[in-house]
Amino acid sequence: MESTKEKNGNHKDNLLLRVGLNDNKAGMEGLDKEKINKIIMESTKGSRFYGNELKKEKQVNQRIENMMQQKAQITSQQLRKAQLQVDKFAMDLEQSRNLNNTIVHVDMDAFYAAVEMRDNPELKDKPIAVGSMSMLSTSNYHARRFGVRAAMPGFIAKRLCPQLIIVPPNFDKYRAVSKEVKEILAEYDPNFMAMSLDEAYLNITKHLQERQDWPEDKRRYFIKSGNSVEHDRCGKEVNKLSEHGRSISPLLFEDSPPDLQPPGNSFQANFEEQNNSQILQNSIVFGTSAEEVVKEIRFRIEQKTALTASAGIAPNTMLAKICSDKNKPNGQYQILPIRQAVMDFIKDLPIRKVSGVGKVTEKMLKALGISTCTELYQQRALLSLLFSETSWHYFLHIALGLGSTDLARTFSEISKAEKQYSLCQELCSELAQDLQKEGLKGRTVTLKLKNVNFEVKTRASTVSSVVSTAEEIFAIAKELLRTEINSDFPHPLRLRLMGVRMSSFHSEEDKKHQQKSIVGFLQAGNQALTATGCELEKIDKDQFVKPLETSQKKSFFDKKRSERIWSHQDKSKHETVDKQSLQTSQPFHILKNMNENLEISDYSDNCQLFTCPVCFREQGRISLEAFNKHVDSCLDGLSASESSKVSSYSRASSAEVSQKENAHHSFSLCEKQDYDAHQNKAGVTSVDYVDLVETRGNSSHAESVGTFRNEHSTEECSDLPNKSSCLGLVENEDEMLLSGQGSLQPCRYEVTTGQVLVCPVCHLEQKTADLALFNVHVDVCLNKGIIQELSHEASPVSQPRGHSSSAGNSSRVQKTVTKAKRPGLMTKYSASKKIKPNNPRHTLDIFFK
DNA sequence: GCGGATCAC
DNA sequence: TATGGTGATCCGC
Repeated sequence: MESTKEKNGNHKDNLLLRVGLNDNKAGMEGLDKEKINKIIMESTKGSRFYGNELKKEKQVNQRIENMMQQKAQITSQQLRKAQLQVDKFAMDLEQSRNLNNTIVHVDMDAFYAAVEMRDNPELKDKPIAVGSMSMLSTSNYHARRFGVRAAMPGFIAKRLCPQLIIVPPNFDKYRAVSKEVKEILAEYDPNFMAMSLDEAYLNITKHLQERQDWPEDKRRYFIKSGNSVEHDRCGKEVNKLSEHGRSISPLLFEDSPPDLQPPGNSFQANFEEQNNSQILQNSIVFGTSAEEVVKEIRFRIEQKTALTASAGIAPNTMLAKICSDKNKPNGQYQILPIRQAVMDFIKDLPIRKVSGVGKVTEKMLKALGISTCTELYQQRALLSLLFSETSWHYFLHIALGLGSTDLARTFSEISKAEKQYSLCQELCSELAQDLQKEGLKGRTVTLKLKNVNFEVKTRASTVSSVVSTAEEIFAIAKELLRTEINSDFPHPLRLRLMGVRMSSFHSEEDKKHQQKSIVGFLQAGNQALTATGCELEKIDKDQFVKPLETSQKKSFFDKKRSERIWSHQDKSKHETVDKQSLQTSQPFHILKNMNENLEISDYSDNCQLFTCPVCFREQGRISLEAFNKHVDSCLDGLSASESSKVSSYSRASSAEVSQKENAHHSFSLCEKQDYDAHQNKAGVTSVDYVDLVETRGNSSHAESVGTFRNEHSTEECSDLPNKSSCLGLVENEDEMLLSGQGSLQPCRYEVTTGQVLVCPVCHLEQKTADLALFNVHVDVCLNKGIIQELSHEASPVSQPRGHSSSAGNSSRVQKTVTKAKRPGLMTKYSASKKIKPNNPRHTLDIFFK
């Protein structure tokens, strides 16, 4: 079902508009905005609810004010420095871009209301909503014309639309329908991720591959097939199906831009063609493209349930979700898996459309002049100074059109208690092994369960003294599991996921070392932070830690880290570590954090031999503080004097940044040409990403460089042998290491024939000559390792919502184990504490229970 | 480690 | 008359 956010019309966060508006003009039926507003205000004003809304609004305003004060204190130097760091990160993100997956987001239209209308013909053509006088959970499109939306109290809805019929929810029925839909979805992706009863993500990449070889008959669906009649829906469905000459979904043919229609193989063409045939009159053959697959899915859903769905097709979940909303209801939209197509789509996209950006975030960004994704990208340096690391990383992902490409995997249902216990035990021993390898002990054991209905429960237990062995952990986890099993008795727990997590680490010395070792590992594992991780690793190994690193017992983390390092060193005969430190996004910050965390007691430990990663000069035996100061001053001097002695440093500074931008820019143009060709729009030049690049950093010569690029890079790209700019600079790039080469400049680099690529993680030979693909494989491989090892879930959990890091499941462990995160600046924006009204919670139990 | 804020459904 | 319940994350205290 569409979220409240979407139902609230134009996403205004204004209190007046909170309950939602729609876009319809004043007219025959329904109400215009002013009228709706007025009625809502009259209904809400003076209420306790209203008072609380006002209070909350004030708090947010205060936060914004604090933020603006913070902004006013930022110096141009700080901004420049931030720009460098952020752009480094953006480069890494760009490299990790993965367009190889086809992700589909399927969203049932006005689900609950649609089910009710389907099953009660009297409700057809009437404004209805599902819920109670206190709260509505959804409304049909008819009702929405009156401003009646989800999350609106029924009594207000009634004032907006007196003829509104409010139907009490019937979750059992919705669940049953949902199951029918999921059965279809599972055929296209057995590991699809259901977000709720009416919403799911699918990764149809594999299906698409297989489908290419399918004969037509395998893609043929009969319009009046028996299976839909079996459901016997009050005859209504039969009626509807019999009208099907025109198509069961009128919008099915009109939902995508014309240029996306596969030529000669479209649904329409197929349909017409077969219409002529007597035998096949009532069947439709769907094509082999992603778009056709999704049409097929939607067609089948409608045949089976007599309900319509909307869908989005894109290279990642973030985009797919937005796409599914684009042609709602009963429509679909695709973003082609081409970088430029993504950037075109992102360009003017209001940030509020992105899942995870809510009312408050929108308002705060708006105060900074940011409403669209382009603006979000333009202000990235500022954002990195005003928001927490998690937040600005998240913002940058959005601005670049990046999102998750892998959906959670699931295992087949486990219902037997014995199996559940043994799985739990298994997970506990795996967890214990890694804890012991890492020298960690913890006090809190968390059991995570997801049932077949995708409901997730976490149950934690904290004991008084630390534990680490499999037996100890299992003893705790077992009790948690037992409680859950008993609570549902005599019904079995029908699980599709189980996870065991350890936190509250409390070991002494080892812990301190291991904390950063995990940080280092995680960051190394995260492709976006590769360089940082290696930098950290180097410092970690050479300057801080001895014991576990040198012990023969190498943990998973150590192995992966050293493999990573090894592969880098292997590829680059240069001073790997120093080069990497050069490109780190925030080495100094991490050093500081480590310093804080380590609480180094021994002076001799405190004063070590440091080499500055910026100027490469050995700093002798100095304290960490002194070292950090040196590094900072080195970095601060960045745009200032350029001594020839620090040539390596200047490579990383403004000159290199310009070049990096150059790389970006040229790259985008290269790809855009492909894209234009693809789109048969040769000659049409869109400049969205060019805009983005040019506006990077208000600082200095970036602009002129940008202009230059704008004029010349197209030629550079179309003329491949001309390496003067693109290629030359990439050679200067520090990313010439393993993970760098191909992905940044795919239009230019090719692997020498005969070169064998062996994944340093899984050690399997990769049958691809494409470096970019290979890099993607390595990163995926590595991240899988992290996820499995750190969380020990029998199935990875779904992608976390909110601004969670790309580390996925591991983020909590990372968070718990380390404190290396940049201190959130949000602190400063928090307004005075709200005293919550004494609101007795009367549970209405309308919603999922 | 907990509770508040934010977000999603 | 009347403005949800739940789970998840991040963050500050």
